[in-house]
Amino acid sequence: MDRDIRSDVPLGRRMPQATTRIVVADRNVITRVGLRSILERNSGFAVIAEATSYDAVLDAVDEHGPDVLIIDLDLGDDTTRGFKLVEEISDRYPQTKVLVLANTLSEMIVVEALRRGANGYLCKDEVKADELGKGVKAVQDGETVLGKGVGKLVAHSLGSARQANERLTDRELDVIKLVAKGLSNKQIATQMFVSESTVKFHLQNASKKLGAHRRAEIVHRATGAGLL
Amino acid sequence: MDRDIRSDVPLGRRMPQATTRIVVADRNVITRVGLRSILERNSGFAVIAEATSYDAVLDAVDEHGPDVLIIDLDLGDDTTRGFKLVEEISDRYPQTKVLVLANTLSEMIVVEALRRGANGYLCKDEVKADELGKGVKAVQDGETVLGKGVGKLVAHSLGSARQANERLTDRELDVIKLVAKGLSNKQIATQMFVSESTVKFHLQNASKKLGAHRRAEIVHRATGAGLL
DNA sequence: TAACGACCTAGCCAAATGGCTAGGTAACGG
DNA sequence: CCGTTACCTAGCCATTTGGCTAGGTCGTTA
Repeated sequence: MDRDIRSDVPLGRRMPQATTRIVVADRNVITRVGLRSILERNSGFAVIAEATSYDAVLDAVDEHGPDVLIIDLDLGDDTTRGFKLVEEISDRYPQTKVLVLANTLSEMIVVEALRRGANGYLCKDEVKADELGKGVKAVQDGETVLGKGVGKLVAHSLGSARQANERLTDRELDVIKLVAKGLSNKQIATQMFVSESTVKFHLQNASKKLGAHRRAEIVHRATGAGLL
Repeated sequence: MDRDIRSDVPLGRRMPQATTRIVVADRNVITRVGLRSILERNSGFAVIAEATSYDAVLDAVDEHGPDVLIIDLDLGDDTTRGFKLVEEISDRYPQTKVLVLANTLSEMIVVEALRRGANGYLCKDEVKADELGKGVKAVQDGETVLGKGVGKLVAHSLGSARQANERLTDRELDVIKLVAKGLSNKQIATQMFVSESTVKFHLQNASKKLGAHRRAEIVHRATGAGLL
């Protein structure tokens, strides 16, 4: 943990008057412009690049080595891609802090993002203008920033004793997607080239992980968790 | 229809060099700032007020009588409230054009908004910066503006022969919400103080309206339609 | 008044589901 | 080599479901 070094070094000296260099990643123009406006309102922040795709994020971080990456995990169809990206960046570019800025608030997503190395998680609908700057500064200083509602979720996740069991496997997710389309176990089995027993098996496991008891609830929870 | 008058009057004369006066309604600061930035980039647009709640929208429109209201229908917990608001405004303030700016794209929501009097429907993740200004101008001129993906949805809605049957009743929605929570028909019946038969009845009707055959699919579709 | 829509109830039956136990394989890392 | 994880299969049984037909009350609207 290199944030421990900080206590040895006076804060003001490390970056005298430096502006925080930021890359913004969001598929939404309005959000990108808004972020830029809000952040550059107080000097001290400079948005040096914008990205609208997973690849572009990687390129931008690689090229500019920003202090902070503000990213909406949902840059494409593949939700899991966002997580991988966070992991990759916090792995390969530890000097770049990752601040996730999400549309929705889902326990599973928050926890997963933090687990993969995100340094902060804010919710678009929740943040006030001044909190943005503070958040960016904070993650840059090595703190972990959680938005108001986000904190509760994380606490809840720690409280309930499910640590390892909550992640769905690929297969389970496949089955759930077909369930959501209204297929019966038999139909799903046919489509996946497995037996009906296997389908039931995956659904049972998914049920336990999601804390659901009926397929309708499974679909609902998976949707809420952004898995679908 | 007073847009017919337009053909009698040269466009340039009616509003010589006038700036378009806009009210922006969105609970999200970033979006509000972003919109303002993008729109006021070209002079000709002035954001004269912002609102973050349904009541505030009404106040702002009443006070300023803007040319265009740009609104995200999702300003609170109550989804239907947004629709009522659109209806009220297009009823009482016909000179104010309503341009809906939504996060998600759902056939039912688009159709409902337009039915209630919205003059345009754009999707945040879809619009490009220049399209915003054009869209605002267009609705102000009495045109109906639909974003790229939005048009297809509306076409689809017109094509499929379900006009009247697609709207869920309050009761049906109540049942669906409980189904999504994983309750059985019996449990739902108890909670709603009706018989199990009634619950099944509502679900059968909802199934037909949504084109679903299993409760898991009902939940999925209702979610996708933003009803949940 | 009659028609309509939303709401409520009942019963039937085949099919689907949920919840369980009890097996199996293959791949990976300690 | 052993433990773990993901994956696959089988069978049992009570309960739930989907889909149907056939009634009923209200309140609004034509």
